[in-house]
Amino acid sequence: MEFFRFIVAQIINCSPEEWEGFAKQIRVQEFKKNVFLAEANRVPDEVFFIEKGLIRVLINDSKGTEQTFHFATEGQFIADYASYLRMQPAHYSLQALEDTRVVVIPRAAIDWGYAHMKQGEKLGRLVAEQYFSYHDDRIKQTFSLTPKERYHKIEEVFPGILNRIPQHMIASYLGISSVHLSRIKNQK
Amino acid sequence: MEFFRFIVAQIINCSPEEWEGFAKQIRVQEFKKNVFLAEANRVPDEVFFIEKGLIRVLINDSKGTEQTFHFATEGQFIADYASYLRMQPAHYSLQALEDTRVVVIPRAAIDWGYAHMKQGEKLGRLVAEQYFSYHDDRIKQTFSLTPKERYHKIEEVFPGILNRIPQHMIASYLGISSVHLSRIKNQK
DNA sequence: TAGCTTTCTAAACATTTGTTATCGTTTTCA
DNA sequence: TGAAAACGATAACAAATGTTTAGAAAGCTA
Repeated sequence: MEFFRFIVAQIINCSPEEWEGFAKQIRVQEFKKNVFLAEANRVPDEVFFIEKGLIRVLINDSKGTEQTFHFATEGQFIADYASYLRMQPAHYSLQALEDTRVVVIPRAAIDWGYAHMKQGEKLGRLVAEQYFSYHDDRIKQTFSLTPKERYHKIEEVFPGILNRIPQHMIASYLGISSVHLSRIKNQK
Repeated sequence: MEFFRFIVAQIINCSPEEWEGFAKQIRVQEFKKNVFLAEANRVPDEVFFIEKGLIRVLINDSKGTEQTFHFATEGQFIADYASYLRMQPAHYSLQALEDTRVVVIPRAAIDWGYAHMKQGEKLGRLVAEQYFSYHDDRIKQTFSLTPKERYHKIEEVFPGILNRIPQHMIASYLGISSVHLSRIKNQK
């Protein structure tokens, strides 16, 4: 939990009393490799903070194929946040790709933070802004770069990812087939 | 300005005194059709709220071609928000596609709101969350739908848009060529 | 109104990307 | 440890999408 405390302290001022009240409502949980932290079609009621490990966010397309939507690693928050906000059934599932330790932050804790922590709203704002900016970059890249160019930039966004996960997940993250990714890699 | 006041009041509680202090720092501005409200490569220092009209957000890809990234209409906030947040040169330009009236909200006003309005941070959070959710839907659709399916859903996101703007802008918003969009339309 | 520009469609052809199948290698796990 | 599964590369072919060009209709402007 110290890592999480450290990150929060980097974003906002949070008194020991505030932290104590908040920390009572959250918990640490471990997930083995390949286990799902959250599944599509359920209303998400918590946000995760990754202390260790690697999570992928996946969605089933209209043909029923699993598409990798996103990766998240140490120090990041992760959830089907849009569905969380709207209190609607999730479209995404979250899966641990390695043994992973997360802080589980239930909705009640988040709402408590907004109501009782001086900079709670600010924390929420900054996290949303950061997450938004990531998404914005993502869309921007799909507009302005070819799959090949995107592949060569992926390490900038997720350092070390190429050695941590299988290629077909990279391919679907890039929006292409794994065969095509294989081709791209061998084009020099 | 009343429309803007009305929308803000729908999102947060804002006392007359707070509004007065805030309103002093913002202004209304009109832009003729085809005029640019903001240009790429400049650090954005304001956010716009659209009271009337239609704005497109565009980006130049690596070949120098204009790509339509986004549309925004009455009642929405618009900016190259990621660049605004990072105080970095914008990647997007904003262009009025019709005669448009906006409320110009400078960075100073926004920061003033965070510092002096009780629910200022909350407003910022909710706007960021909303904008994030829109982006999330957008990426989700590009993953799970074909261009044809996306075309048929565009009116859900931007009601009436198909009759307001030329087809090549729709095409680049969908990520396809205008010729291909023409094909799709005539497939029944 | 006349002329110029933009817009949309269409056809032909080129390029990109997907699909399927195969094969050798690596990883997993019972 | 050994069998099964997953993985990555490759080839052949198919489908989707882009590019170029042309022409007719619509819109804009002097």
